[in-house]
Amino acid sequence: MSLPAPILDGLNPEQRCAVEHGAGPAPCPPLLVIAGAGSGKTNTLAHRVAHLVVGGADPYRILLMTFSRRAAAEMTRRVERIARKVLGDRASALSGGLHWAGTFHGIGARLLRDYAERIGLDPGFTIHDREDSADLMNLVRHDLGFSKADSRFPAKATCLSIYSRCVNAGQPLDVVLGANYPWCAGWAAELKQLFAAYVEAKQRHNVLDYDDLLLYWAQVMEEPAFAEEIGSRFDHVLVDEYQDTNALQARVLLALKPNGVGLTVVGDDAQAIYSFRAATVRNILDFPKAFDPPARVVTLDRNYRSTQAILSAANGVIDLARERFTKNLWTDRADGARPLLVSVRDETDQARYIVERVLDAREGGVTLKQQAVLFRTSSHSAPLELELTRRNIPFVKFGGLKFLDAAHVKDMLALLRFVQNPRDRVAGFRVMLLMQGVGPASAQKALDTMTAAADPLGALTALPAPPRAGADWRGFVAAVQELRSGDAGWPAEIERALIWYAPHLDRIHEDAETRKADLVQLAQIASGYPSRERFLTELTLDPPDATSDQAGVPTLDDDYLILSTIHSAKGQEWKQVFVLNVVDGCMPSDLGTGTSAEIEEERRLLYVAMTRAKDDLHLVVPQRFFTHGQNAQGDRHVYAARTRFIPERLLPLFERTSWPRVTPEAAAAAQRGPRIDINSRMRRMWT
DNA sequence: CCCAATGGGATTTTT
DNA sequence: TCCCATTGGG
Repeated sequence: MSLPAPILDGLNPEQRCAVEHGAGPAPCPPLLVIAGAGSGKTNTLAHRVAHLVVGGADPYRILLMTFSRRAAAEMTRRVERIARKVLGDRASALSGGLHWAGTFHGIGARLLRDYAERIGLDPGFTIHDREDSADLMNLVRHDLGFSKADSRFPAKATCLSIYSRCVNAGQPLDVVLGANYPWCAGWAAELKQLFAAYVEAKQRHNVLDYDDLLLYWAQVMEEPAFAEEIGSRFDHVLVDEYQDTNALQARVLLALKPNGVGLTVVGDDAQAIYSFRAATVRNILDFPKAFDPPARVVTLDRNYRSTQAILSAANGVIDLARERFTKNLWTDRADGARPLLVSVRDETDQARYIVERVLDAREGGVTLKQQAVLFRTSSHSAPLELELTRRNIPFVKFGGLKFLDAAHVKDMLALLRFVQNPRDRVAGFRVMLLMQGVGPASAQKALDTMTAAADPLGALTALPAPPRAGADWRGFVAAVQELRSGDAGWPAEIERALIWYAPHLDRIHEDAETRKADLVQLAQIASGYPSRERFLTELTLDPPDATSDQAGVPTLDDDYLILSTIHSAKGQEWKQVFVLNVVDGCMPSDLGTGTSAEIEEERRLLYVAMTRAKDDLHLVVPQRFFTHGQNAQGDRHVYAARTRFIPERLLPLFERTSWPRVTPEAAAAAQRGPRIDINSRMRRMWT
């Protein structure tokens, strides 16, 4: 059985090709789908999965790897909807959604817990996020004496980035240092020593970092018996956003399906924007010839999202790239105005311009949710956030600082993680330092004793309280024991943890009350997970990625404007899109413009931003930037130039305007009439 | 051994 | 501006 004609008829011939590829009883050969922006990629992939399921594939034996869990959830929903249309009640096999859908890291974590015993891993391992990993790196760096004042040893985050790139790109340290961190090349020997110690520390503490989830998985797959066993759990493996995977992920994938049978990967090299994470476009380019016969390639270049005017401009930008592999996008939406290239005086005017246009559009029937503001760097939206708050316009921001980064949330999570895995030193350290009278030395000593003991928690109980932390310490030990016993049950145990934490929160933070609201929200999130372990794992791998001006994310039926980094906007679309700071120094960011490869990635970033727009696109170019690091009265500023990605010869593709529109009459009127000095009146009120 | 104050330095994008 | 490391008083 396959998808019935009415459903397939909704697809264009190329999409249909991708959906129906390999149908029938014979083994399904590998498939690569090159899917341009807005070409119905998600829809096609969903139809393909539905087609497989309807054709008899076991949903429990389909592995779908996406870039984020949000994408995975969206995909499962669509697959379910299509399958239900065809199968009706018989779609109940899918009622639990796709069983194996998630990110590479998430799937890795699940498999590693499954196989933990057999590969010598304590199944109670906890997962360190980026910041925890950096903290551990710092600890080790300190132990090795590399943090001495006279030596400018790389910062903890830099060390971690170097380590991470070695692992993800599968390259030796000196290659990575030479190509990506030339200023650290003199430290090669020390870094090697540091990384060795870091790996040992992770094992002692029973923790894995993000990279380990892939690295351990890849290592397991090196063992033929395991590779065979794990590979044969899945009949079909589908990977979305393949251009943003790295060498390590490709290794895992090819080990799962060495002959490519049952393998489908989808991606677009023009949208590769994650090379800072060691993603390489080689994965997608080399995919076909990794197999014999080579994988089938299907290209989707018809765009269903944007007007031709927007596409022409976006094509113009990407055409100037040094290498191009895919074709230009086309559409039959011939209507629409050229994208606007708007010149404004500074970031304040930029914010005002956007607010005005957003409200105009809403008057015209476009809801806030159908509009988005995109930017290269999270901090670029600060002036806009201010203006939106001032004008009472609700918004939700994706990317940048996260809910989980707030100190009080991390404190709570550290406590839970310490309970889950008493050998997790970073967590233990953080929690212990919350108590008055407990400093680095006492915590160090307690944790050393625990690490050495066979029963860490028993050792903790037996430990004498640090001299100046008597009652606090005993309360802490009691809380840990109670939580560990699991008597309260999940998620009630969050309340128990809060009872211990609340007094510390009150003492440490002035604004304890606002922060408590966050913790209530944390409890809310916790109730969505079946256990402490699942909560911790999935929260680390998939943190809630939005922050908003209100406490918590607004409910679904509220209307709000979307603010997002370009990276977080991947795969999404809006009717009206604004791109902030389309100037050299922001796009490309002047931080990462060392090599031409980095510049090319910045160009693709602008391309990704532009292709999010369906009807209206505004690229805003502030003429003037106030520099940071000065007081509020300071007016040190720099003049910025339009981004180099839109040179003179592309200008005909855009409509150029400036804002505010100042008519000569209005300018003259502003100069006439009486004047008063309100400020001095205000000051006199108090004298 | 703990903690608050002081001074110097850095500063993207995310699983 | 915020984050880190050091320092000196308890």
